[in-house]
Amino acid sequence: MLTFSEENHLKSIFHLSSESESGVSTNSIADNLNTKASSVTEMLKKLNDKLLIVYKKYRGAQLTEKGRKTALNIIRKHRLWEVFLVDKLNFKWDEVHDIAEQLEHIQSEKLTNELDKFLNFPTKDPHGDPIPNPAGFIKFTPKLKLSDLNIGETGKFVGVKDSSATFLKYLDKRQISLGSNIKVLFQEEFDQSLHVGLDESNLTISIKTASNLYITKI
Amino acid sequence: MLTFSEENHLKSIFHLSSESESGVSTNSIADNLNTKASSVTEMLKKLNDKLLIVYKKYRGAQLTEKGRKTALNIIRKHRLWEVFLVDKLNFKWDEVHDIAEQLEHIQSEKLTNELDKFLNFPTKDPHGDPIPNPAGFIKFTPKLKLSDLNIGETGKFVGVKDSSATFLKYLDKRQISLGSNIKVLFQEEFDQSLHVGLDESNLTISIKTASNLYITKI
DNA sequence: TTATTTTTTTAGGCTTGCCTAAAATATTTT
DNA sequence: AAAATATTTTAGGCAAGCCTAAAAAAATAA
Repeated sequence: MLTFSEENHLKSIFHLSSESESGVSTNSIADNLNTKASSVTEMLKKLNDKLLIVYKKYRGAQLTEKGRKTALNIIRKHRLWEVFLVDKLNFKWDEVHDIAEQLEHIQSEKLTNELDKFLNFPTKDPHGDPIPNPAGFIKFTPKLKLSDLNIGETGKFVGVKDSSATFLKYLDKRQISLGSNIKVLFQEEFDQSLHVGLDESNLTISIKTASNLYITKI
Repeated sequence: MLTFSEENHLKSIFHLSSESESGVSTNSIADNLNTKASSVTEMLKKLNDKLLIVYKKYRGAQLTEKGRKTALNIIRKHRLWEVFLVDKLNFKWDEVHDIAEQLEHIQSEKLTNELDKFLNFPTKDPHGDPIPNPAGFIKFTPKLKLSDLNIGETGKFVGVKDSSATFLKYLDKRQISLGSNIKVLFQEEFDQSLHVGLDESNLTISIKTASNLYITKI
C-alpha cells in the first residue's frame, strides 16, 4: 500500500519519462509536484527501496516494471473518473482534473473495473488521452500538433498538451472542442499565427495555442 | 479544509452522540476509530480550537452546529457513494463500506450534488440509513430491530448490531443473509424465541439474535 | 582543464498524527 | 469519606513528509 505522496511521485516520474529517455531529474519532479528537490530526493530513496524505481545519486530516477504498472494503474483510475465526471455527471472537461486527482487514489480494484464496465470500456479520457487497460497496457499514439500541419491540411482535434483550466476554458470560449475538424488556411509571417477553418467559421489562433492542440490528420 | 483524521473524528463523535446525550467520551472515540485515548485527546483540542466541537477536559466532546453540519456532509457523501456502488456498479451492500470510507473524503460540493442528482436524490443508503440533504438536514428514523416487529409483520434484514465474527458466522450457518425478508410468525412464551419465515423455509431464533438484527419494515 | 554555475544531496528543523508510560482527575466501591 | 479502580490527560518519542541552508557533485563556460 502506497501513500498519496508515493503515488504522486510515481505518476510524475511516469509523465516526465516520456520526455527524457534516461533518468528523470530530481528538479523536474519537484517542479511538477510543486515541492522541493530535497523532498524529492528523500522520496526517490524510498521508492528505490520499494523496487518501484531505480535511483542512483545524481543520476535521476527510472521506473521499474513494477513502478510502471503502478503508475499506469493510477493513471487508469484518473482517466476513468474523468470520463465518469464528464459523461455521467455533466462536468465540463476543464473542471475534472482536480477531482480526478483525488479519486485516482481510491483503492479498490473491483471499483476500478466495475467503473470501467459501467462507462462501457472507454479508450480515451475527455482530453483525448488513452486509458490504460487493467493489465497496464496503454495504446500510445504519437501525437501530432496542429502546428505540425501544412497549409491546406485538415486535422481532427483529439487532445491537448497543456490541460490547465485556463487553456481549456479558452478553448471552450473559442468553441474549439474535442472532435472538431480544423483546417489550416494560412499562416501569418510576422508572428506565425494560423488562420484556420473550424466548422463553418474561420478564426485566428496563435502559434502557441496551435502547438498545444493535438490532432490526427484527416 | 480538514484532514482525513479530523473528518473521521467528527464523524465518530456524531455517531456516538446519538447514544449518549451529554459529551462523547474520549475512550469511546478511541475505540470507535481504533486509536488510543491520548491521540483522541490531542485531536479534541484541535477540533475545539477550530470551533467544530466543544471540549472540556475530562468532560468529553459535543459537536457545535458547524461541527454537526460538517459531520453530516461527510455522512451524506458516504451514503451517496454507497448508493452509487450498489445501484450503478453492481456491488453487494456488504461490500461497499470500506470503499465509501475512502470516497467520503473527496472534496467537491459540485461532485456531491451532481452525484445526488445522478442517483435520483435517494433518501436512504443500501443499509436503510437516511441520507442528509445538502443543508445538513437528516430525517432520522430510529433503527428497528427484528425483535420490535409484531407477529405477522415482515422486515428486510439490513444490518447487524453486533458484527462480531462469531455472530456473523452464526448467521451464515443459519443462512440469514443481508437483504433477506423475514416474517415473524410466532413467539414462544417461555423464552421469547421467534419462529420466523425466511425465503421458503421456517426457523427459530433466540430473542438475543433477533435484537441483533436490524430490519426495515416491509 | 580550471573556474563558475547549476543541480542534487545532506543536515537539521518543523508539523501532523500516531504511540507508550506516567500523572492527574473522576468514578465507584467499601 | 477514604480507598480502589477506571478514565483521561500530559509528557516524551517516533515516522512521514515537508521545509531551508549548506555541502557536494555534475555540467558548463572560460
